[in-house]
Amino acid sequence: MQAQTATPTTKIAPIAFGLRAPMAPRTPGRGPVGTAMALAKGEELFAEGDEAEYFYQVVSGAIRSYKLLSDGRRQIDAFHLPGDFFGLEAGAEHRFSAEALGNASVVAYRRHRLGALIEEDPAFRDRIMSATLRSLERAQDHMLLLGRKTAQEKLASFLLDMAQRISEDEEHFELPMQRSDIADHLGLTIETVSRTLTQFARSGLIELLPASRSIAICNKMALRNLDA
Amino acid sequence: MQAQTATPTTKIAPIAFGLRAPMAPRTPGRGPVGTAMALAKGEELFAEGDEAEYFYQVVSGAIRSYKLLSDGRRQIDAFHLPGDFFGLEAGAEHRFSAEALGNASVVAYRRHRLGALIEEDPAFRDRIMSATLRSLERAQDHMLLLGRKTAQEKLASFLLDMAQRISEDEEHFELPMQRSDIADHLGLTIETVSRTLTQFARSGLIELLPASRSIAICNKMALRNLDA
DNA sequence: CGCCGTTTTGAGCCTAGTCAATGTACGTGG
DNA sequence: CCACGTACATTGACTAGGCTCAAAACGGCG
Repeated sequence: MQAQTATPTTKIAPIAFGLRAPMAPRTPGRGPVGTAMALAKGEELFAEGDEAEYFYQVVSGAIRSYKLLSDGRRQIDAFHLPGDFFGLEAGAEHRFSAEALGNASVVAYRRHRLGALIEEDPAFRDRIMSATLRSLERAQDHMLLLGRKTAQEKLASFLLDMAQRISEDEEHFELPMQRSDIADHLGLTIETVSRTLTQFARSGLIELLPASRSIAICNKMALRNLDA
Repeated sequence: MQAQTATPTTKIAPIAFGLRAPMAPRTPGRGPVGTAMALAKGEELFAEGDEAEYFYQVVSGAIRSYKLLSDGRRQIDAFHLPGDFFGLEAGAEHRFSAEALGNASVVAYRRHRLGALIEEDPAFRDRIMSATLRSLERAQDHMLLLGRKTAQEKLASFLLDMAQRISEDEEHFELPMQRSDIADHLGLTIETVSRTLTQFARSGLIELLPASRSIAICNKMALRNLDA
């Protein structure tokens, strides 16, 4: 929107960061020194504890990032969709693991170049900063969901959120993840997810095609009410 | 630590942000244009939906930040202790409410000055960025707790975390919040918090003085094991 | 066609929630 | 000084929402 032309540092007050930046994903291989990568279904980008050498931006497909407890219980803290940044850490190690949900592509940025990128390109810095703040906001909303919502409310929130993020008309869309991913994201079991979805379908709130990754939202109002 | 003297923009590569910054709270009224504020017990700093004119750093005491559902269910997403930043938003509005747990004091920074502060003072920028990333990490850990841990595990995590954050010897400390705050932080009820703590006490894991805000950790190992 | 990964459905159980009462600390005013 | 009120914490009895275990249905694909 504003001038992307230079003449930067002190005068121009480059759109106080904290404003929502546009976030168009860059074409792979271009932009401030990112490297394009293609990922196969289920492929792991990094694991918890790995050295955080890169951070990433999704170009196509979807990524799940998650943590595990010692006995295998899993919490998926976010699904990352095109445009989203993820994997940027305060410390030296990744604090969660990341895998492609299906085939996907991302741009990888070297973390140690971050300081330089930020000096060179205030717009990039603002994008990173607001992306980070937005992740934090999403995390905060999600804590409310995990700590205080019922199974029905969790699924209503989830469906509305996905509709908004991946559907053009916000009514019909294809879920990029399977039931167990949804369960591990919402703090439920796969059985409860399944049962609740069928229950929604029976009540006419949504339509589940038998193929069953596709969702049609029939009664958005009712879902909103459920969402509390 | 490093030069606070100028000569900035392009050359100096000011400690690749993402490194843990020292975070000593500034003396009120000083630092990059912060304003000191004293808060009485229970006093509200801002509410969800308020215009995000300021963001804050705790100097003394403790702050709870939380969200509410329409029917009053509450999720406390964090307790902020001395040194912590909070209340910085990507959008124009605060996305959660914040109140003092007891008497407390904070430094308020004008959000619209943030852009300028960041230009002027790379060290300040790095502190803000790593504080934000650290909040995100805490939020991610907390999502795992909320979504996948049992009541016992939640309380074990909580006690170990508080011990580390507020106790010098990591064994004896006074909780700055009441049971209902703990419950709303861990996604439990006050009764479950109470029952689980007495159960810990009976098993000799902790000691609860009858005055009862004070905790002594007797068997840290056992708590760690419980924590999963 | 038959296998395999995934989803759905069913039956029973358990953890944590609900409702209710009692206990304890503390401050205020008679 | 003590009676009372208020706020917070503990304990108990019962309930229920979501989990576990188990089996069946479905769809894609070799």
